[in-house]
Amino acid sequence: MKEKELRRSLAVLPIGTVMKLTDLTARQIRYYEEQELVIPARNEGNRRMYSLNDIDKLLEVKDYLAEGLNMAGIKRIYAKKLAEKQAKQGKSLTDADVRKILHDEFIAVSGLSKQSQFSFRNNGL
DNA sequence: CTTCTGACA
DNA sequence: TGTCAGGA
Repeated sequence: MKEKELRRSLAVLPIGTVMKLTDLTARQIRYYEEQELVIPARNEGNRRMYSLNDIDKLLEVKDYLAEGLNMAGIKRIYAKKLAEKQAKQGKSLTDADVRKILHDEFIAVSGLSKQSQFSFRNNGL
């Protein structure tokens, strides 16, 4: 049950393939890396190499963006998710607890970013 | 030909 | 975010 996870973690896809698989531009993919959302491996020639897990993460980020979240919002989601994951090792929250916390956080952040994006549009920006 | 970094009419 | 430069 570890074999698949290992293979899914192997970085074997160049950015060009990732572009086709995620429908994101190279600019966006590199930008998300700057934002520390998806850090790909590098090959001998300094080329970015992505794994299947990276693809999933990128698609996930793409979905959040489509739902109206901004970089700050997405970072908060993952920060929260990581915090819960670590807390879950020391203490023991149920999966339901974690999901509720993540859901509440998502709603809060989602509302804020949408609000600010709308205000920008209303101000002609 | 493909990707990389840095920069901005 | 797009896009161009200049190099690998």
